[in-house]
Amino acid sequence: MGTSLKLTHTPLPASPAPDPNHADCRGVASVLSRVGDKWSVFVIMMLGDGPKRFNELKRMINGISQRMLTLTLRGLERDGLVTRTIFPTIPPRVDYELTDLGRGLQQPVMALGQWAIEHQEQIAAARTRFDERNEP
Amino acid sequence: MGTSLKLTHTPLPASPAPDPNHADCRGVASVLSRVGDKWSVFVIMMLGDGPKRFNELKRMINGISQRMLTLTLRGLERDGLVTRTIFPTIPPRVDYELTDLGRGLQQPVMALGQWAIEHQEQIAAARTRFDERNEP
DNA sequence: CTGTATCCCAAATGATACTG
DNA sequence: CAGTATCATTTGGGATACAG
Repeated sequence: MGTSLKLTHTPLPASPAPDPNHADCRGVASVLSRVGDKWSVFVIMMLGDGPKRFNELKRMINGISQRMLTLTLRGLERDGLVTRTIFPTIPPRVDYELTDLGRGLQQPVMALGQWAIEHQEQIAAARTRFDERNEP
Repeated sequence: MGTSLKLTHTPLPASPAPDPNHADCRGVASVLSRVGDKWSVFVIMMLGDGPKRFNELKRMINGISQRMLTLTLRGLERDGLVTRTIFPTIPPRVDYELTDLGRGLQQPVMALGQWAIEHQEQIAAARTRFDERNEP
């Protein structure tokens, strides 16, 4: 045989690293995607200190459209994180409130928010550096 | 638009006009939106136990496309959460590794993941109930 | 192996108008 | 007040194909 052309057959990392959470991925993903939805998180935050009405939330969350607030609330309600209570008055009144489940989620979400607040400058700086390095 | 791989400028729609009481909303939102990106979270998880190569990650994260993995890694790198190390071998080898900042983010993210795992059944049940109630 | 460049479709969101 | 309906636009993301 002639000279082998195989120069550096990169040493493949031996073990494919076990994937412990494989089965849970989907369920986790669905929850994370809800958290990732920026509006959902804000709503959960806003509901932290008691029930709120529709327009109350709309005013508190600056920039959200009526449509998005409705959709967000429906999603949270569907997931059992928020309850919707209708008062058949005129004009109508609807209160949204965190369920126990919702209040439970609030904890890890706020931890994340806390981290975000504490490190946003560091991240912003990293972005600037990266952009400068990559876009002369 | 078929977004090229060009690193776009902060694609974060970030909520406009901050609420006086929540001046940090923008920064928080930008971090949360990264966490919300399902791929980013998985990558951060996968990098938890040491550096990984590109295709290694691709294999571990089932369902991600090459394009999305590249974009996700670029985003994480830009935010200073992940480092990218090129080994000029043939064939080329690139390692991705969490930075200290990235490891810090991993904690709250995993807390969230833990919550998600613990409550996914409850949420799934709530969804079923909601759907049954609203779609005869 | 590790990417980049394109094309293209589906989903997310905003704007606006209308309703009980 | 608290939505629903509709339209227009943007964005996300998969599927190639190609390159260093």
